Amino acid sequence: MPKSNISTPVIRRLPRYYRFLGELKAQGITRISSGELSRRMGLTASQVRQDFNCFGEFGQQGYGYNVELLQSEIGDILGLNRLRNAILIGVGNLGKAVAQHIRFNSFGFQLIGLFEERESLIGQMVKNIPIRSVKDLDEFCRENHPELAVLCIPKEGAQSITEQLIKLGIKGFWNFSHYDITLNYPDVQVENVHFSDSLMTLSYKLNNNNK
Amino acid sequence: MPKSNISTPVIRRLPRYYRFLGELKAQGITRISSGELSRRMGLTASQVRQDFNCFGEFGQQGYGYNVELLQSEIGDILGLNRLRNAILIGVGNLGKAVAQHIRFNSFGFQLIGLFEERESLIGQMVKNIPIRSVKDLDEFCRENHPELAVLCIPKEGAQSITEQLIKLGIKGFWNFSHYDITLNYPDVQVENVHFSDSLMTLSYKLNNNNK
DNA sequence: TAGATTGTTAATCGATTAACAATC
DNA sequence: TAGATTGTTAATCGATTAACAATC
Repeated sequence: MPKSNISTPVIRRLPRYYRFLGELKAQGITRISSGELSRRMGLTASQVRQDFNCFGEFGQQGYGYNVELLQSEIGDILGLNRLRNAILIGVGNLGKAVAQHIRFNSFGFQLIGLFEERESLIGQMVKNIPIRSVKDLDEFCRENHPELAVLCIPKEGAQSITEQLIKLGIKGFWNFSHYDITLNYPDVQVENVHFSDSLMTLSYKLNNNNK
Repeated sequence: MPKSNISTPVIRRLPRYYRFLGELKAQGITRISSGELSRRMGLTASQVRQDFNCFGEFGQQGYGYNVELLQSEIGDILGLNRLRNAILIGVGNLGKAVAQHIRFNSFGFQLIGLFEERESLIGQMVKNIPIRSVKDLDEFCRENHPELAVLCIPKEGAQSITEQLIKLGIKGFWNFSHYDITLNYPDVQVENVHFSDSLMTLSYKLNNNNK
């Protein structure tokens, strides 16, 4: 039976399952056992079965799992079958690349607004979305009710805009800044993308890969 | 005494310590206790002390830790005081933003080459680095000995170029593609940046934040 | 010296792995 | 039915937290 409180490690593996199952589907594979899936993903069969059983009984004894069905179930669990409105703040190099490069629609979101402080950028179009002034943030949010904010601004400005966005009803942050949202607003959902942390970790690994 | 085998959770916290200590330093704070640092970072004092003691005895009983010294020690552990040559493959939206946006020099690397398959991009300059053809990869690597490759290419091309790069002496990958390097080359150091996984995780959290 | 805080050992907690009965 | 593979419980492993003697 489905558990109510799923641990973080399990949640973080779900997108990977989703991707791998998508590939299997694309390869025309219709069924797979926990053993075979674990082998392909570098996990253990136990872990795979434990993970899935957090959410329900998706397999069949003696058969395994139906690839398409299982992927669709995981997609549902991840909430990919609905679209939540999202806005992006800070359309610099990074913000622009995120807006252009990420297929929000495939991952549960609809990017509906881009906001910038720098006057020179306002009015430009990115992915058919006009860049608006942050001054229009209040009005835009009251009209369109975005639930997600993508923060692509420097740490300095992040504190005040985060507060503003939370007041405007934002429930989740995809945070590319170094401002620590969770520390100050524990009730909001946050996913951090810290490039520099990732790069430093890699530096560490290269220094110690002999061990 | 320093341990030889440090666990992944500890390693992943190091960059965060490094950042927080940098901020404290910037604020003119010269000493800090594990208790105070843990409070600011949302950890426990025990964890902070355990983490640091993996690498040495950096504190002093009754006093705490010297902020500047501790940050510098962690920087050394992360290997930020040396520069390893790095190249970036795939100068599309994302690759260009990474090249322009990331301060490689602050995190242990020197970006020395950009490579592209698409003829139209070759010759362009990004951050004073010319975009080269992937055909010149072999020659460039034999001359410049990069240790890190930043992969900003689609999954399809990643397999073959990864193999090529490993043969050319690349020891680490900063992997923005969905190709699973570790599964196929377990001896190489890899840090994955999977935007879509991160976004899907956030979608999950927004669906279940009531729990 | 007395107070504070570390370094480190022991206890707890949680996640992963192993085992196996249930069942398709 | 026999073989395969799940769902699930129990055992193990590892990471976090608590406790406290050492010491500045």
